[in-house]
Amino acid sequence: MAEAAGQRHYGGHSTEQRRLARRERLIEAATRVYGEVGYRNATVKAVCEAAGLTERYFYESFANSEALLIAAFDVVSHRLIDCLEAIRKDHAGSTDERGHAVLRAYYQALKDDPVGAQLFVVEIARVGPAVDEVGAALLREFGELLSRSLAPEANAKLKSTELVRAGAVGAMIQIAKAWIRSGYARSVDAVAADALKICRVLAE
Amino acid sequence: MAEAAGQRHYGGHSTEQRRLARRERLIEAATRVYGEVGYRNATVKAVCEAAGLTERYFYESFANSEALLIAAFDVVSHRLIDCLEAIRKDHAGSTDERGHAVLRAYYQALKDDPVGAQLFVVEIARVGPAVDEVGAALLREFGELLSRSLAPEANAKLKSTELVRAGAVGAMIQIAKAWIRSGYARSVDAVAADALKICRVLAE
DNA sequence: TAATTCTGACAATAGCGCATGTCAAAAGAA
DNA sequence: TTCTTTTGACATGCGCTATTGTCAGAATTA
Repeated sequence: MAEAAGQRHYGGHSTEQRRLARRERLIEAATRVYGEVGYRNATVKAVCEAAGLTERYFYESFANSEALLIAAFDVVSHRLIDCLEAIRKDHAGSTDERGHAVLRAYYQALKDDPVGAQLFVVEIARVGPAVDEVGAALLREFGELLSRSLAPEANAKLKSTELVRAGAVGAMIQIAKAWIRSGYARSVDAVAADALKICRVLAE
Repeated sequence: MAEAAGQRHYGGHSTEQRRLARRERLIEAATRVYGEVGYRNATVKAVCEAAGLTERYFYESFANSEALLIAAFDVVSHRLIDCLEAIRKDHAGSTDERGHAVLRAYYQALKDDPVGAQLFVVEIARVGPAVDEVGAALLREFGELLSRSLAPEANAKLKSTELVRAGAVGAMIQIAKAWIRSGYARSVDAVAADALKICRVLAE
């Protein structure tokens, strides 16, 4: 019984490589579909079609549609965080300028990718407790990033309390929601400046 | 054909009075059920049972379950706003003290009524575009209330921009979420003080 | 070429919840 | 009392979606 087999290369890729490729295609399609029609209206079928795959491959990589949402959210948000972190690290100016640069990059990213923004800012809140955990953890990361951006000394211990940081992140996101709702009426710089007014509290 | 009739008093109440009474029972039951199991998991059936009514009476007063959520949200939130507005109006101290008093009342209310808080703070975001409109309008009211509370002159023109007010409200709510998630770990005063740090931006 | 593994299209099942309909019994009116 | 309105319990239809299963054909290996 040749069992350990089950391995065959297709298109030059192993079974696992093919599975991961399909997984990525699903995640990519999911961010698009969720951002467009909303998570609650998106069916598994629709996501699979958008990915050019059938439902069978969905259940190959994800237990259910919530798991896919979490995965997609994770990918999108960490891509964003990494980008902001790079900006923070490389910025040479004053803390205030640095804070503005990071916030500006955040809002610019939302404007550049409205679909991802919709997913990141709006849809994620729509799901349920399981996702709230993921979301809360991410917001903490965001808060720490903001705090580092605005703290006078880069490596100093974080000064503000957890709740204040949470508040700053909440403000940032609520501003994003209002801005998105307005159809991106004001300029990125103006929005970032307003957000900075609030986030300066982290510098004290 | 005696048609204009259809009116008969039961228990000393007219048809319309009875209908309104049922409507209120449904709203009251809905705040409870939605707050407990979450809007998405709450079925029409469950709400009706909690109200001691059958589904028929649900559709007598509401087109669908979203309409009930909106109605419930409206009742709960305006009850809260009215309360905060009264505190703001009657407060004699400095603007800073007044701001603290209003915020304190807000968080105290959430702590006193965890079920309503869950509905007000968390569940409302879970629904969909139609409700977002209602939510956004209410958040604006909240922002104006906050702005009035913290503005040096009571009747002065609102100074901060719409986005900054939105941010302040977002911060207030995000702080509430984090606080609720922590199981109300810190004292109401401490939470209000943290929120005030951020909301002071409205006073400038 | 022959055998095996992988793939995509589609069918079938099962479950859930909304919305509406039926019906007998209770409550008031005449 | 007799008739009408209202009520509550229950049932039914309907649509929608997740999830599993089937199967023939394409791709790859030996």
